[in-house]
Amino acid sequence: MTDLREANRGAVLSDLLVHRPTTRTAIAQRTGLSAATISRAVEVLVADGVVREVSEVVSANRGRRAVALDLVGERSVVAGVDLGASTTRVVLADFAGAELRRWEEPTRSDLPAAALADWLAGMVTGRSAGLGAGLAAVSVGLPGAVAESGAVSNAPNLPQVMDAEFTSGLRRAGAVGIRVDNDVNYALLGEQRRGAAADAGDAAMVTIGAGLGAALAIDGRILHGRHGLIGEFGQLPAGPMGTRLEHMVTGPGILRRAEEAGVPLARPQDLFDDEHRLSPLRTQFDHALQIVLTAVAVASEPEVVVLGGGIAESLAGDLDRYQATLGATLQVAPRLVPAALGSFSGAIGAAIDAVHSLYADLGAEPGFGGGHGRSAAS
Amino acid sequence: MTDLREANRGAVLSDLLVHRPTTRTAIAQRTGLSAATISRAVEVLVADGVVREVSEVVSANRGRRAVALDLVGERSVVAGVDLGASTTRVVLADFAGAELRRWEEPTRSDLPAAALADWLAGMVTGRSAGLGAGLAAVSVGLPGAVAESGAVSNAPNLPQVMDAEFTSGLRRAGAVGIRVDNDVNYALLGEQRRGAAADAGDAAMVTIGAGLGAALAIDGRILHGRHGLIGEFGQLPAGPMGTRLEHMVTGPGILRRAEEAGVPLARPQDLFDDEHRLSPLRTQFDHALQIVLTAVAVASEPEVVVLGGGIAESLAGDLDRYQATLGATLQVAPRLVPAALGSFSGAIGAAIDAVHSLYADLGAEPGFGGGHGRSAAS
DNA sequence: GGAGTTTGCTTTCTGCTCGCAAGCAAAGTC
DNA sequence: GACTTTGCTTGCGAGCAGAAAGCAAACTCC
Repeated sequence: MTDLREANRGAVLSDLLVHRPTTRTAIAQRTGLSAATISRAVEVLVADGVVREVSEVVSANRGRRAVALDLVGERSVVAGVDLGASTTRVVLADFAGAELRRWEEPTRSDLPAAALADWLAGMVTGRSAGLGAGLAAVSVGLPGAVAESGAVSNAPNLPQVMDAEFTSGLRRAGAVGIRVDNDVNYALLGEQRRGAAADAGDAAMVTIGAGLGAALAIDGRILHGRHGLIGEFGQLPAGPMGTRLEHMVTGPGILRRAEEAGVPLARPQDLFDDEHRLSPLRTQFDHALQIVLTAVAVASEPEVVVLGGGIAESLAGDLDRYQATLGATLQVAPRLVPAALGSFSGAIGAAIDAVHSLYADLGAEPGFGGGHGRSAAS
Repeated sequence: MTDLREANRGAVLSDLLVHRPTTRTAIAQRTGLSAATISRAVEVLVADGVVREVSEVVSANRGRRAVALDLVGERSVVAGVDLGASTTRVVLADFAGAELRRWEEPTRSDLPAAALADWLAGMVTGRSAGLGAGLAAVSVGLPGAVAESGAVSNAPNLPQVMDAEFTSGLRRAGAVGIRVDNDVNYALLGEQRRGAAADAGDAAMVTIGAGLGAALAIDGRILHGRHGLIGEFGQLPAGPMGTRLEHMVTGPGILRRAEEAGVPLARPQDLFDDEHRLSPLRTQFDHALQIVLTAVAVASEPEVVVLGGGIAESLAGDLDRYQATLGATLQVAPRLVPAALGSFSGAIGAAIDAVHSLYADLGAEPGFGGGHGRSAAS
C-alpha cells in the first residue's frame, strides 16, 4: 500500500507486459479498474516515455476505434545469457522484449572465474554496442543452483561459476543491473512466455544434457527455494545401487556407464540410435528418466512438462512412449513436449527476466510469470 | 480492492489469527498500517463481537499499558477430522482455535460411501452437541488426493471416499460449511501452526503408515495442484524392478514384501526391531525412504521435514541416521523431526483450517499458512 | 506526592484517489 | 444527416488513510 496511484501504474505496466499491444478499455477490463483510472495512469506513462500510442487497432466493432498502446522499445537494450557448460547463448532484446540479435559461441570453460566473467561481460557489451540504446539489464542463467544470497552451488559442469569471484566480476564489468539464476529456471520462463508452456500456469521443465536440471512453476511463478535447490532431481539416489539419477541420464554419465558396460559409445546421443533401443543401458536410461518425470509431476503437478537440453533433443521421437508410461503411473499426467524455443529457451527466458527487472523498477508487479531471477547480491 | 476499510479489517483479523493475543500497537507495527487505522478497524470488530479486549498485558515498558485484544472464542465451534484408513480422530475447537475436546475411534471402513459419511457426520454432530455454540465449520482430512473440484482420487486404503456419494453425503448431513483435503496437507498445517514446523515458512511433511503421503509448503502456503496430486511421491517407480515406493515403505507393503522374502512379520513395526536392523528388507526400506526424503527436499527445499504416521513412529530413533545420509546427498539438507502433535496432527490441522474458513468469511486474507482446504464443491 | 516522561490509544483534519456519471470524440448504421 | 455504438476524458462526490494533536494511563525521579 505504498502509493495507490503508483500501484495502478504498475498494474497497467504489468498487464501491458503480458498483453501487448492492447487498449485502455481492455486493460480496464482485465485489471478490474475503472476506465477513468486507466486513462489517468496511461497519461503518466506516456508522459514518462514508457508507453506510446501506436496505430489504431483493427477491430470488428462498430464504434470509435480504440487506440492501441504499446511499450516503447527503443528506450534501452537488455541481454539474456545462457552460460552453458560448453556453449554460451545470448539474446539481445529491446525494452519491449522484441529480440534484436542472438548468437552462440563456445563457452571459455578453460578460464578461471574472474577471467570467465570478464570474457562474458566483454562479449555482451561488445556485441550490444551500436544498437542505439545502452545496455540496461543483463540476466545470466548458469548450470547451477543459485541461492537467494547470490551464492552458486551444484555446478559440477562449470565449477568456476561457484566462485564468488565470478559474480562479483560480472557486476564489476557491467555497470548495469545483473541478475543470475539457474539456467533451467530461465528456460522455463522463456517457454512459458514464448514457447511450449504458454498459458500454462503450472508448468515444469526438465533439461538433460551435460547435467540434469528441472524447474517448477506454480501459478505462473517459478519456485526457487532459499538455496536454489528446488528442482535438483538429479540428486535422487534412485539408480541401481543408489546411483544418483544425474549419473544415469546425462551425457558424461551415459558415456561412462557405456564404457563400464563394455559397449563404449562415441557420443551420448548414440544411445538413442535404433541399434541400442533394447540395450540394458537404454532401458536403465528410460527408467531413470521416468523417475525424474514422475518426481517432477508429483512435485508441482504441472499441466505440461517441457523437455530441453542436448540429450532431450534425441528423445523427440520417444516422447509419446514416455508420456504413455507416465499416464499409466499417474491418474492425471502432464503433457510432455519438446522445447519450442529449442536451445535458446534459456537465453530468451533470461532476456525476458531482464526486461522484467526493468519494469519492476518502474513499479510493475511481478504478475503472471513474474518474480524470477535473483539480483546478484554482494 | 473491494472495500479498503473491509480489507484492513481482514488484515487485522489475519494478524490476530497468527499472533494471539496482541495489542493495537503491535498490529499496527506488523501490518504497517497507522495506529489510527488499526483503532478504527478494531472498533468495528469489537462492535461485531468478533474481537474482545481482555485483561491488560503484562509489560516491562514504562508507559500506559496496552490493552490486549483477542478473538472471541465462544461464538461457535468447529471440528477437525482426520479420517484415517483404520482410525478416525476428531478435534473440536472454539472460534479462537482453542481445543475443546478430542477423541479417536476406529474408522467404520466396512461401510459404503454414503453410510460412512452419515456415520462420520453423526459422530461429530453428536459429540459437539451441548457445547453451548453450534457447529459452524467442519474440515475433513482423508487419505487421498483431493482435486480443486472436490473429487477424490488415489485413496486405495479407504476407497469409499472416492465415491461422489461420500462428499455429497457429508454435505447433506451437516448444514455447515464442509471442507475436504488430503490428510497430510492438514497434518502439515497443524505442525506449522502448533507443532514441529512452527515458524518455518518452507516446510514439508511425510507420513508413513497404511499409505505414504507428503505435503509441501512454500512461503507458508501448502501446495495443492489442480488435482491434488502434489506430494504423491509414493507413485515414484524407484523401487527394485520399478516398484512404486509406496509399496516399499507402507505397512501393508512391508508385510507383503516380508512374506515374499520368506521372513513374515507379525506387524510392520517389527521391521524396525534390532533383529531386523541389518536385514535386506530393512535396507531396502531405508533406501526407499531416502529417495522419498530427497525428492521432498528438492521439490520444495523445506527448512524442516516432519515425519508422521504409524510407521514413522517406529523410526524416531533412526532420524539422526536418515538426516546424516540426507546431508551427505544434498549440500543443504532440511531438519528431520518427528510430528510434535503426534497422531493428532491431521485432526488439529483440519480444525485450524475450519477456523480459517470462518475467518475467510469475515474477510481475513489467507495470510501466512492460510489458503488451505477445499470447500466440498457440488 | 507532584512534575515530568513514556507509551497507548483516539480524534480531528487534511490530502489523496477512485469510481460514477456526464460529456466529448470518432467510428459505423440506417 | 440523424442515430447508435464504442472509446476515452473530465467534473464531482465519497471514502479512506495518515499526520498531528489531544487525551489517558502507567512509570520515574526528585
